[in-house]
Amino acid sequence: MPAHSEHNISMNIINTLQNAVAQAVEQLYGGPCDPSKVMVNTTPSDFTGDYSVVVFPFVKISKKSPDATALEIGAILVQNVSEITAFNVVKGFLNVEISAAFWLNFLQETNANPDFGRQPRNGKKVMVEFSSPNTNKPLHMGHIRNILLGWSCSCILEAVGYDVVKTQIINDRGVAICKSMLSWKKFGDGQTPDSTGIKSDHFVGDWYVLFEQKIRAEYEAWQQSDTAKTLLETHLKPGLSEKDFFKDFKNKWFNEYAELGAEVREMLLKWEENDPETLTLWKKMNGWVYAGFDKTYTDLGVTFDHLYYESKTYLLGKDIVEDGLSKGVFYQKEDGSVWIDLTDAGLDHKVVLRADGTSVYITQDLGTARMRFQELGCEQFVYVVADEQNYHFQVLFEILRRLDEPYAEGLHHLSYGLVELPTGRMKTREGTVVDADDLIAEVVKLADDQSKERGEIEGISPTEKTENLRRVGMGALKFFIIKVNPKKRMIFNPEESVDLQGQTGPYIQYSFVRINGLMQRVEKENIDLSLAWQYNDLQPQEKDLLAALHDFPAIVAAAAKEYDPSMVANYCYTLAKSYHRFWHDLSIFNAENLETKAFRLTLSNTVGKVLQRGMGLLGIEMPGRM
RNA sequence: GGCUCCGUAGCUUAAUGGAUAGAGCACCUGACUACGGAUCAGGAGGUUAGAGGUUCGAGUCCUCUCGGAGUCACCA
Repeated sequence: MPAHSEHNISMNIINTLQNAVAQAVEQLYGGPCDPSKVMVNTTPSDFTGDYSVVVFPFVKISKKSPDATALEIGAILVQNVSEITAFNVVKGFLNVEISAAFWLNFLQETNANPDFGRQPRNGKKVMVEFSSPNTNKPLHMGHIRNILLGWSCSCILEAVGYDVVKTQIINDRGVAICKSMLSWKKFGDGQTPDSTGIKSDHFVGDWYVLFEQKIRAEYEAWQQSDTAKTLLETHLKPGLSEKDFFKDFKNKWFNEYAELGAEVREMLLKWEENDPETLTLWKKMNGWVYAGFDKTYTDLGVTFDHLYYESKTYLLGKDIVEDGLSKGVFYQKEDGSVWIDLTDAGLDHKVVLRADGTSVYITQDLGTARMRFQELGCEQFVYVVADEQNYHFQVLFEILRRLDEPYAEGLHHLSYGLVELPTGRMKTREGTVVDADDLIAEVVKLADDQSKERGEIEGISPTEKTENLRRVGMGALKFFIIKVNPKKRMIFNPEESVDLQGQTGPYIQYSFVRINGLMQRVEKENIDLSLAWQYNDLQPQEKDLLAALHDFPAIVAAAAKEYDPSMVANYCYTLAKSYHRFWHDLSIFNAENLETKAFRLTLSNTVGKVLQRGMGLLGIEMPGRM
């Protein structure tokens, strides 16, 4: 154990530097200096030093040149901070070098700390809502992005101290599922997922697609009818083509003219009246969908703590409307509809209750929020929903604020960009969706093919091999999606699919596999690692790794604060990259002496653990071999 | 049209207002009789859409222009 181990070594070195700089500035120049405002970065590799302090902000108080200021601060730092061994100044940047003793001590503590990167429980409860599928069709690429974001965000929030409740609200009612139901009832001829061998959620989705085909055919036929022609003549405006007219007219037609449309509405009505036959059918088809979803969720490795069903929540929110009316937050129009005026918040007027007293989408969300608060006791809520609903959430949160809901300040919309294909948006009706199950199967097969080509993992048991390759495939897919900043729109090219080389999940997994190989040998040869702490010749590649390891807790904290898992993904990549370089440049098992060997093995071990933890936060598992 | 978001190398992308904008893919050239080559090193590729402004310092902040997306339902 290094001599100064009494020192609070677990304190972040960057905080130490910030405090010391602030103190030095106050001592030298008298002015107050907030330590948290002191900029400390890792020093770029072309300069000597480990960390760099930006001194430009201090020249106002020092009334000296940047270089002179840096020299003065540096002199004090090197005197006051035991971890600093030297400093230099380049163009107003103060570069400091950190002692080997600090790094050794840091490694020792980190390697022994199973909670490295985790923070103590903060006693706060946060709900994360994600996935939230419709039950009329299987999950697709867009859901995958949503699910991975929700899952990794949950893991990250958990790591920084929250008690996390993972939920989804399942949209199990409405016109869409009725379309599947009606279609199956009319044309299904008693077929089932079992009788056809089709995965059960896909089975239900197929009937939805069939319905859409039928309705399109009906519409096209109707357009030739006398009624349609008369309508066209009376409503066609100059500049509007016949085609555009019918495109715009489609909704109205569906609601007022279509035969299939009438049947769907009738079914929905029956459902709302609790018609036994309709409910039985509804339960049967939703049951099929859930069985299919379960399989996909299992493949993705996600679970939920609490499920909500729209069929049970869609009537909620009316009490809130009452409440808001009595508080004067809402106002009622003559026709009886209830509104809120949000124009002073840069938003618009928004209806919260229809004239006939039924609720709209946002009413339900208002009610659900309050119910969840009462039921789960969460003070924070994260909604993982695509950015096309940005405005909706602005309105929702603003209304909850005005209602003085106790959790109103803890609401967050984790908005992410839609996943699109090179040809544009995915459309179920046009069959241009990238199906989740297909994609999963494809990427696991890709990992399998690549593995065969390399032939590295012959000789392990088939089950172990399958599991490893599943992890590689899923790692590739998940990392591919999570590494991109959530708010960015994503274009997914199924042709090019997912890479396994370069900035990818498997690249990171591969560094773990290398380390895993080393550790197995350590165990087998019973190597004594305690000599590591006598090592005293730190190489740049080793310092890179140590500094990267040191960053981990701050990265997790920042990712939680920003609700941005891509920060963790990029961190893992950088760490793995440094490790590959370290591996290439330096000998580990064949190191010059036993201290060096023990140190490099311990360093490798710690890198492996942090990589595993970091990837774990993204829902990515590490293979033992690949 | 109003409001919101986005525009970084051929493509995918990184960069709490800080040093010469950092990676990956694709392309070219190299590297183990050594711990696993899904690796490593090097080359080429950028007026960060454009123009002003603030700042010691701007991809990042402000204004305008251009281009793209989303939204503006008593739909969900």
